[in-house]
Amino acid sequence: MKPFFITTAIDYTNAPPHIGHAYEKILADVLARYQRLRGREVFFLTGVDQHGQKVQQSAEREGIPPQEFADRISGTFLSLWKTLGISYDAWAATTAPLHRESVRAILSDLKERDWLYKATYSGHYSIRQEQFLTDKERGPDGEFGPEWGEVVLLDEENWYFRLSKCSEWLASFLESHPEFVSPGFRHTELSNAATKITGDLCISRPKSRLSWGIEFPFDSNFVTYVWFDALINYISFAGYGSRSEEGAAFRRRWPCDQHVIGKDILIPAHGVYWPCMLHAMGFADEEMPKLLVHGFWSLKGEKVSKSTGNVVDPAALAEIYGPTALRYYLMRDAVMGQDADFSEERLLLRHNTELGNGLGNLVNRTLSMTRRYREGSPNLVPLPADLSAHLEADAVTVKAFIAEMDAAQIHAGIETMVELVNRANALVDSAAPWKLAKDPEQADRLDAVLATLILSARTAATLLQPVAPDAANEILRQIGLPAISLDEETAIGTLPPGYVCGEPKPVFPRLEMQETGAPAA
RNA sequence: GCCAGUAUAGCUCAGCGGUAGAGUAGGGGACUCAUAAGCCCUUGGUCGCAGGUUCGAAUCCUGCUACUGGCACCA
Repeated sequence: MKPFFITTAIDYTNAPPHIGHAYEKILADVLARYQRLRGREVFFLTGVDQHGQKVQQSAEREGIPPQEFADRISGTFLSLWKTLGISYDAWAATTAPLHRESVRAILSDLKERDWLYKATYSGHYSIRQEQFLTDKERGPDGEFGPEWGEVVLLDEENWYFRLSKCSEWLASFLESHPEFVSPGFRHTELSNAATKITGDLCISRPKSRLSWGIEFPFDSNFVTYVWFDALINYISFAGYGSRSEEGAAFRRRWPCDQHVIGKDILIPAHGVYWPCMLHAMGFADEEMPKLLVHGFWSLKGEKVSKSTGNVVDPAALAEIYGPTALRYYLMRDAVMGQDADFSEERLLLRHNTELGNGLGNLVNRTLSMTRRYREGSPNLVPLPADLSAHLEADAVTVKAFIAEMDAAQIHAGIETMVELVNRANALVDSAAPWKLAKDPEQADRLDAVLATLILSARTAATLLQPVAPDAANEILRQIGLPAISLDEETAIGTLPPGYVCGEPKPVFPRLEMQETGAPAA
């Protein structure tokens, strides 16, 4: 089976990460870890977009080379991914020589096959902002405002990609491949919008205006502009065009199973430019990747923006509440594709009720009773009907979990885990081991109940593993059993001979509200 | 302007033609293995508004309102 290939958007190294960056990487990480749990080989690619005008300008302001500036910001991302446990297999930094050569080779190839041409654009140009202005920048009076400074009419040569040549192909591709974008409503949105995107795509900037980019191989006066540089990371870092082993690896990996992206870069970048670029490069329709589009996080109903200062710092949250609580909350509270509202109250609520009171307490009480009544080692006895029915229900839950996770419905997958935990906690109370322990005639029943609870707790920890790997592994360590296997028909299993459980220790200590330093709204 | 979507209990959401649901928060109870956790019971909604179709509508249709997103426009 081909490896599961998943990517995230690469983040722009002009400013440090915010909660949205963290959400997207955690989302991709959970899906990657889930696939590994299923026994599938995974190639998880994430990274940073280091080129561009803003990086160049920010570096100039500080009087340092752009690479140094980009590397410093990249470091804040790398450090956050480490804290959050993002298990990527490859790191795409767009200033890497490998990527540069890949972009240049693709440009040369496209030019040779007449997909690129040079043309002159004339328009209004702001000298202060160093950019062409469109009608969007005109004020209500039809004039360009004072924020643009001196505006002149300017002619400029640039390289263009024949996007218009793809419009018919794209329309029919979208029509015949409704699975290209999920959730479905985003695909509809793209299909409706794609027909309105006309004209060719300008893919260069003259070096006189922008030097911080990848130079054109056949025209050294120009560098590659944004999307033609950034989008190619998805294949360049996966081995595309390589003559070494990586080239073979690419042919196994491609097409990408999930480009995880935010709703802001679906149209036109990933929904129009990217498939058209791949089409031009010669990829067949069956070799097109799939897009998974997530929503945004708001804060108290307000759009998160630097100008209003309501930025949530994921590094601070991870520091205060820990990566487990943060990962769990972000995955639990956001419905795939929908926007969600961030609140620390809900973060604490989800952690303390579902993880602490639910799963954590189940593990704690189960191990505690096993040690108290059986010195950690229940006798292996056949399970009576009610208890085998309980484990059978767990197996059904696991199947439901698999269905939800395969559909990238992480919030729903987590919910099935919670249901399993609730059922186990109810069993503790109905079976009342503390009563069984007082009655020697109920010794077998007590053994069977403890074994059932241990197996249920182990299954719950397994289902939690993609979302909260550290916590799940700690639970499994305390239980003293490995995760169940999700690769074939689910087996809930039995206790192995000689089984002894470990010592319980709260895995999800109750969290209290802390001062995060975030501005009050 | 065009195209989508959302509006259901204080909060987060499910239901999508057949007597309003879950979790959480609030109230009560029995228990004691456990992270003052867990279990059982329970309060709480004229399902955005107005019409229509139907024996019957959160559920289908039309209009309206509010909010969200995309595209186009912004002369």
